[in-house]
Parts: sequence; structure tokens; C-alpha cells
Amino acid sequence: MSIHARPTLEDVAARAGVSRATASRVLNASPRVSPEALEAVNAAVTALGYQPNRAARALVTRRTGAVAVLFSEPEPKIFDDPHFARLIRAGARALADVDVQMVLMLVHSHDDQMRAHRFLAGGHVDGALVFAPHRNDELVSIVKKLPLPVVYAGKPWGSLRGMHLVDNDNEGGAVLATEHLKSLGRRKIVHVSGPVDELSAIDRMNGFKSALGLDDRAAARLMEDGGFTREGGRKAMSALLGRVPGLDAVFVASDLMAAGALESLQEAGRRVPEDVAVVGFDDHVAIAEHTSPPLTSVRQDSDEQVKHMVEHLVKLLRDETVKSKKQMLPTVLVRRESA
Amino acid sequence: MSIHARPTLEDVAARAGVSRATASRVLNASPRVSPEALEAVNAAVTALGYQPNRAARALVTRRTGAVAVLFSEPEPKIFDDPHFARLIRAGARALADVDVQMVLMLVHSHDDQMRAHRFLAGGHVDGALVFAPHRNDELVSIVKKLPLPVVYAGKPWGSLRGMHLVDNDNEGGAVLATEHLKSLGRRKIVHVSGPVDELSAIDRMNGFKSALGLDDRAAARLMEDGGFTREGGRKAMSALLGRVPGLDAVFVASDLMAAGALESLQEAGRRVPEDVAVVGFDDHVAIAEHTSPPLTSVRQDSDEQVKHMVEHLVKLLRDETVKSKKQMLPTVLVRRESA
DNA sequence: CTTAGCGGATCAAAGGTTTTCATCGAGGAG
DNA sequence: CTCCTCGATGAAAACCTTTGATCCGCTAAG
Repeated sequence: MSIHARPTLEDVAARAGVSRATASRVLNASPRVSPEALEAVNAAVTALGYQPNRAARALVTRRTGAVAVLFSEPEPKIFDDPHFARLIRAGARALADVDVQMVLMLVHSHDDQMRAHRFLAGGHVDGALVFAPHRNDELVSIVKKLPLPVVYAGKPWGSLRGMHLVDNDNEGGAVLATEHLKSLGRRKIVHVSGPVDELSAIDRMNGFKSALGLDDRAAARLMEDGGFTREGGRKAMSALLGRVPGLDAVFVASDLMAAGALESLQEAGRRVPEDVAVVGFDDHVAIAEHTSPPLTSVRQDSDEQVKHMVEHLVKLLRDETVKSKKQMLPTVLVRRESA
Repeated sequence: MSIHARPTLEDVAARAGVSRATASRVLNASPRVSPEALEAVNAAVTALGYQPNRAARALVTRRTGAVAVLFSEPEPKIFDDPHFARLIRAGARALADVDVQMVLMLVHSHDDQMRAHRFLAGGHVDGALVFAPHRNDELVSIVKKLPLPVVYAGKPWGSLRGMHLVDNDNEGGAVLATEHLKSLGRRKIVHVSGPVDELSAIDRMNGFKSALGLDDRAAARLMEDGGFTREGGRKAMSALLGRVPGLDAVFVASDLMAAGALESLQEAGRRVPEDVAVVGFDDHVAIAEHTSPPLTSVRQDSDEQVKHMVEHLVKLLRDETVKSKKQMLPTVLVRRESA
């Protein structure tokens, strides 16, 4: 071993006075190794500052020690949405904790999809975490075909057979929000929903409907799509104000839209919460605490969600035979001043 | 090759009727190969859906085809700050375009630093992009010691000798902002600054000072640290209102702080821009367009910055001999209603 | 006295690619 | 006709690790 080259297992073994195989066993915590050998090897490792060569290891074990984290989102949304940063951060932490690398891919264009396919099919990662909430997302069908352990965030569109996913209880959260408004004595409650090509939005709609015992026709008049954007929230609120006279409460399917809705209400001269009570969804602190008034919201714990996803994926990577599993995470109402 | 196993170069070579060596040459676009061989190999590749094994390749070339992207930030800020998501997104895109993997690491705790060190020293990536704006950041000293091509975002604290970085023209932007306020006829201009442990904040302070031709003592009375947070911006503004009677304009070193400052001004009953003109920094759309009134701000193009960083790193990876180089990106003033 | 068993170390093969070096054949110069 | 040159190709080494098979020295059982 030259001065500058990184030490190899061979060097470690030589210094410890054992064979390469034994040194390897020490590193992999095999039980079949004597205490003396163990100590000698460990000493050599620290003395030399040895780092296993990942490529060599991957070559023989057929494991890379890396997982891909895929986001499929229309461009503009992804970087306005604070949620995104949060998910990434949670993912980075959870993966670091189990010492696996996070390879991040944002797939948007068709080219990106091809690239992702090549990459995943190429066996460059051991598994993947997929965030793809939209209807008929090409990415999902691509990933689904691959013989690769995958855990989805939320329900991807289409058949769920054999898939692994961790979802928030969107419907339950929506019921929570709506029941809360009812318990405040509100009688005319409306809903600013997310786009109908996202299942989370649909689940929230369903929660709203069922909490009020509405059939589809009755519900339709009380709901308006805000597209999960601030501006959309504002417009949807305006539309509802025009269409539903006497409305006294609104459940908005995201905090960002709720911020828009509050603006709209203010313009219309309605006081919150006196005239109209508002409940959001996400409990995104950076938003919810800075609206006026501060926003009552349904908390979904993204950190927890991602942590569960990682745990599940790790399990999949270990024993090959975990059967399809869906996890549902609870949501809770956080009261502030808007309702 | 069995049915299910991924095809290897050997399989490709066999099918094309050439040797492994020749097949490899084709894949690496070596000139020393006959047209027929080239065609045969390419045909075999597509027929088999061959994907080079990255681990095997890395083992021999000592290149991984991946770079690390490191963020060093105190936890809370990183996921409040929309800037973060933007940088990541830009990085993902730019790296994907040159077909290198992005390994994301958020380093915060001491453990994280150790992990990052191990990882980088272990030769698991070819280079790194580092975002570490704070004074005496441990991460920078760690990375600096490594024999690894690194490009920094902005100036890291300490000696810049031999370092590669892409910075925004913070000082120039600050001059722009201040000159603009002067040109509006404002006479008593103050500054809400960022924390003095970030060089970008200091550069902006310097721009402010030099545009007004102030010495340090005179300047000190007109500046207040807002810590790059919304709440800090609000407090700093209040302090300045108390200390500098008759102030008629303020240059705030970030949009987030400016949002806080606007709240403070409103509370104090000052009209913007009539009584006090306000200019922010960052031009973060999600903020600047939604304050009231909408915020005039200095734009720094993060996408561009990251793109340059990636380009520079790629260059470093190719020819080993790019001499130390600092790039400075221009800033521009975006006029809205607050000034 | 033979042999099975056991803890533990070692040998050697395997994993897929790049790259150096040697070889081979064809064509040009002498 | 021989000798060289040159371009294309192939054989084999090297990269570093894991792991199944093997081996060694001993004890305990038959």
C-alpha cells in the first residue's frame, strides 16, 4: 500500500496478522471469530483509518447501500410547497440513521422518467421511496414493473395490490375538522378541496361529506376545487362566498389554500372566526402560525410518515418476504384562532 | 446468463460475436473499433437491454458517478426557508442533466459531521457541493482537508485559498437597493441586517455602508441585526423606529425579515411606501408577492447559482487542473410597490 | 484406538468492468 | 518477396470485497 492510496482490507489483515477473510468477518460482525483476532483487526482498522470500498462490496453482495427517493410533481408546485422541503429533510434524517445513502431524483419530464427507469432498472439502488400523488402518474407504472422494493407515500392511483405504502388518515382528519366546526355550532359548512386527481384530496372530500352526511349531489354545491395552491384557495373561497349565502364555516384541504382563502374572506369583509370559522389541513407551522388569525389546522406528521416509510423499506430489504402492507397514520386537530 | 439475471458485458460480447474488451470499448466510445463491431455491439446492447454494472465500473475506474450535496444549517431554519427547496431542486435538475447521481446529506449534529466525513473520505462520491454559510462551520474545515473536488455556495468563512465557489453579488445587490432608495429621494435610510456570522449578511451590510458613504461608527447606529428570521426582522425594525427618528426608508437583508419588518411598520402606523420605503433581498416570490404591499426586492438567481456550481464541479472532475476560481453572479432589483 | 465434532482460521472463487499488452492480418515501402 | 507499420482485436490482469469449502488441532464419544 502506497502512502497516499486508501488502505484496503488486505492492509488491515496484514497489520492485524490475520487473513483477509477473518478481517472481513470482523467488519461484518460474524460470530465465528476469536476475541483476539477481533481486537487486532479493530485496532488495525482504526490505526489505518480503513474504509471499506463500497464498490467492491456492492459488486459481491449485490447490495448498494443506497435507496432512491423519487418525487413526481409538476415543477412549479414543488418549490412553493414547504411540505416538500420537510419530506426531504425527514427522509435524509431517517435514512442517515440507518446508514443508507439517499439518492434524490425529481422526475418531471418524460426524459426524467426514462432516466429514472434506467437508473432503477440498472440496479444502482436497493430500493425506492416514491412520492407520486397524481392520477395516472407514468412514474408509478414504471416503478411498479420493476423487481425492486418500493414504498409509496400515500396511495398511488390505480390498483394497490401487492404495494407497500404509508398513508396519512386524510379522511379521518377531514372528519375531525368538520366535526370540530359542527361542535362550534356552525350550520353552513363548505369545503375548499384539492384537485380531484390526487387521492389525498379525494379522501379529504370524502371525510367532509361523511361528517356532514351529505350525498354527492348535495356536497357538490358546497365544495370548490382550489388546486392546492394559494391563489386557487383564494378563488375557490370567492366562488363559494358567491354561491353559498350564509356560509359560516369552511374546511380547507391545505394550509396554503387556507392562506388564500383567508385573504379572500378579508376582502369580502368577513371576520374570522366570528363570521366564518376556518380550518386548514397540514398544520404547516410556517404558514399556519403566520396567517391572521393563526390557523386551526389538521396535523399530519410528515416526519413520522417518512420515518415509517424508511423503516418499512429497510424491513423489505432485509427479509425478502414481507407481504404487501398498508400503514395508516393518525391525524390530530391543532387549535389556533381561526376556528 | 440465466433468464432473470441482468445481462453482463460478457453476454453482450457473446451476442455481438466480439470480445469483452471490444464491447467495453464501444460503450466507452473509444475510437479504436471497427464500424461493424460497433454496430454489432450496439445492437446486442439494445436487444438485451444491457445496463453497465455501476459497482464493477466504479471498482476499476475509481469513479462513482455520484456527487454529494451537503447542507449545513441549524435545523429549524432549513425547513422554514423556501430557499432550501429551491436549491435542492436546482441541484437535482442540473446534476441529472449531466447524468450524475445526487447523494443528499443534511448535516447538523456532530454525529452528522462524523458521518459526512466518513462518507466523503471513503471515496463514495467523486466530488461535493457544499452549502455552509455560517461562521466557523465545522463542516467546512472537515471538507477542506479532504482530497476531494468541492464547490461551495457563497463564501465559506475563513481562508478562501484554493477554494472553488459560486457566490451571489451580495454587496452589489445591497448597493443597488440602497441607491434605489436614494433615488426616490429618501434621506434617512436604515438597514435590517442578517446575522454577522454569515458572510452574505456582512457583504450586504458593506454594500449598504458604501452606497451611503458611511464609516463604521455612523453605520452602526443605522443598522440592526434581524437574524434572517421573520420575528427577528420585526424586532429589528421596532428597534430602529425607536432609535432613528425620522427614518424614511429601510433596506432589509432578506424577504423573510422584510415580511416581519412590514408587520412592525404597520403596527407603528407607518404607511409603506409613503412614510417608509422598504426593499428586501432574495426576491423570493412566495413571500415578496404576498406581503402588503408587495415587496420590492433584490433578486438573486439560485437556480443559476446552482447550475454554475454543478458546471464548475463537472469541470473539476474532468480535467484535474482547473485553478482556483471564484464566480460572482449578478443581482438585479425587482420593483414592486413597497419602494 | 478410531472417529465425529467443534471452534476458528484460511483458501480460493466469484462478482463485472476497464485497460495494458500482445497478437494478428493487411497493406505499403524497399 | 521481405520487412514494417498500423489498426483492430483478444487475453488477461487488476480493482476490493464477501463467502462457501476446506483445513487444523483438539476433545469426547464409541
